[in-house]
Amino acid sequence: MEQSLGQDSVPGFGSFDKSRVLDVRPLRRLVPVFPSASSSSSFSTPQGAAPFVCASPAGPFPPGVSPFFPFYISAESQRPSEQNQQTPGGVGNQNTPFVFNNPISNAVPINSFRTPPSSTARVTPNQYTGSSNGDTTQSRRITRSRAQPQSQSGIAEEDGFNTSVTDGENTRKGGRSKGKFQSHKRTRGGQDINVALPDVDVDAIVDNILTSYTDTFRHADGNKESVGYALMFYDLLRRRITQLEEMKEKIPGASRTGRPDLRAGTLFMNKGIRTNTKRRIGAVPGVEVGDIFFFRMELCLVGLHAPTMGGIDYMGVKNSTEDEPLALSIVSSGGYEDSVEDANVLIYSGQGGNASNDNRNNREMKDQKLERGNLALEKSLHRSNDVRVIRGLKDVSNPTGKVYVYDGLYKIHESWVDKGKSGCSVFKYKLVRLPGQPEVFTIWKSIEQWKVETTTTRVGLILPDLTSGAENLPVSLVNDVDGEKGPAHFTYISSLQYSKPVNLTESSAGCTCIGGCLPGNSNCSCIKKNGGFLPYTANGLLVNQTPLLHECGLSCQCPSNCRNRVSQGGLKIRLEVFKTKDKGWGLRSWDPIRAGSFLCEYAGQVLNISGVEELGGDYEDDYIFDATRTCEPLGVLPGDSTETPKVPFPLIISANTAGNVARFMNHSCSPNVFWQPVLRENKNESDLHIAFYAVGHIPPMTELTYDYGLVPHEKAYQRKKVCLCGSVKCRDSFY
DNA sequence: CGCTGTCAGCGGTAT
DNA sequence: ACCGCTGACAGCGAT
Repeated sequence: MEQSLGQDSVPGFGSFDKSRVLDVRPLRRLVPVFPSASSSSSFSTPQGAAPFVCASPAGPFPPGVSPFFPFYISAESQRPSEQNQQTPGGVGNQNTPFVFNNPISNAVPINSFRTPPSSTARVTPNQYTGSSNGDTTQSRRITRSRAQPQSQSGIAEEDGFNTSVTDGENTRKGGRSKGKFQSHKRTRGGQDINVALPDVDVDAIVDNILTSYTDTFRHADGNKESVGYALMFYDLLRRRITQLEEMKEKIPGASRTGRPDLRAGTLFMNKGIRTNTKRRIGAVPGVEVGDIFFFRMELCLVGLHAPTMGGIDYMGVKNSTEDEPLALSIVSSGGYEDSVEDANVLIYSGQGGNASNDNRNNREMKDQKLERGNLALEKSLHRSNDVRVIRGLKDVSNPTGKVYVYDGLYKIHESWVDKGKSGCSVFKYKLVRLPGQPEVFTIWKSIEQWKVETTTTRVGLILPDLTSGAENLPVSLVNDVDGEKGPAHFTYISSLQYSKPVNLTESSAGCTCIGGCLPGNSNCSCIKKNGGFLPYTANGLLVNQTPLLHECGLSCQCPSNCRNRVSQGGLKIRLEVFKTKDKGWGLRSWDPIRAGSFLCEYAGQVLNISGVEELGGDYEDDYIFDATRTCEPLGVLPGDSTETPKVPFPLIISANTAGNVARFMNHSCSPNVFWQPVLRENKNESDLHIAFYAVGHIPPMTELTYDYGLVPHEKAYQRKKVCLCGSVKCRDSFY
């Protein structure tokens, strides 16, 4: 496997096919184009925070611009390193599941299941108890579901959910929510009439997910796949509901207290789009230590922590004599006076003691009692069972939100009663992290340090900012694997460069939203082009993948901070280029990333099509982005548009001599990032860009990868690369 | 900007 | 019926 890798000019790097550069002819060598001082203005960042820096590798350099770090490839560092398979989604996650000799192995909940509303009844675990523990079925199931095309509506038979798909028009109301899941009360306050469109739309989406992925969720035990899908679709739906909610906000008198997170969560819970419904002590299949979440509801959906608010999850477990409550998991989120400074020890406060049952803001306190969660923790101390710990931290990117980090298994070592600030007694529990688990909190704290220390003593740091200030944020360059000092030299540019304008087939006038484009503004031409929706949520998340995203651009009158210009705002996430174990250089993030976040665009030089057509078989460029390749759509709701990207013209980009962080993103067959063509409104020119977004939530220090795609018809000179992504879905090779 | 108050919400357990 | 380490936002005071 690996020897073939060594032949590449830049070994280990996921090189692009040099062939697929369209069905074309020669083109011996592209004349390198270096940004000139005059051209730089068009690339300046909107905020003007960081000046655009450009320089030819050899200079001369504009005043104030220091020479770019001289990258070079050292010959001896090229040897591919050992077969260290990187598991997606984990910093040094060994794939070895965390197994302990747990005396309480087969815990079964007292009330394992409440019967879901009629239609979901068949998802009850009882029906699957025969299938033993789902773990062994993993590989089989995965191959299956992959082959299963989306929105195949034929499977509905046993579900009773007819794939009534998006009936384009919203026949709101009526009793039609009948039989389905009228169980939850969706009568939010005085909401009425205007809610029609969203409601129906949402129901159809959920039905579609279920019918398309029904097999994925039909097991009491989860796995990586079912957890991944549940989370991905959950947030997709949540973003969609957010988008729909926003539109009706314009309507006077409408309540603004819609909670898309709860709404999406209830739908999923009721429909059975969830995993690990059997509650258990210890590790949860498919959830890895270090995984992150942004809503409490997500913890419920994957079976990590059931209460939607409560900090302690527990369940009755048969003892020799009786049922006793045992603690399953806790969320430490700052609500009480916990002590969290140590990465391996957590002092957790018991629950209760907040007087005044109705109004929680009543400041008076009471003594806590040894009941509910407190009692369970006490019992768990004596039974010495594993307790899952989820740490709730402040989310840097979203000050109002929190990020929940699964920190693995702990044991309770001691308990005592303390006096809280109010003078009332509070139960305290000392939890100690089990050894042998991947580091999580330690890494988060290190990253915090790296951000504040300018002169960090971090091992393997080569450059604090390889962009030399070209981006809003520095991008560090790190190698803690071998002696290589950096990737081959290239010029850092922060955006795409067209050598000559591409004419537009239809002219674009741009929008006239002086104050910025707002959802529900049916007059905005840009919103119209996006099917009537603003494609981003208020905090800048892409709602869903679309064949072609229309952003505002030069010909629009909206300001640079318009919500419909997300991909133009430069980096928002702290990234770092690092040396991977066996795939050359790669890209990863310091910040936790929310699903739908914009990461970066693919910067480089747009190749002239007519020139590319001259291309022969031996054109050497490992940094080609070819927008004409096909990819399985990702981050798309079944029933939504599942079309593959629709680019107005065959865009091919080379980041060989000049590019940005995107050129370091490796290929994976189970990517956590997808790309999306973005067309910016620009008078008579076609201002097409390629932007990257997160498929799901991505923990810090996880390698960012996207699917390089497939070539429709392989040519003789096209060379496949051996794929080392390590995914269970791996196609073994890529272009 | 950061803190605090507000309040509708939900799955779950207890009764 | 009751409980609770939500989450988004409005309103406030400090910087």
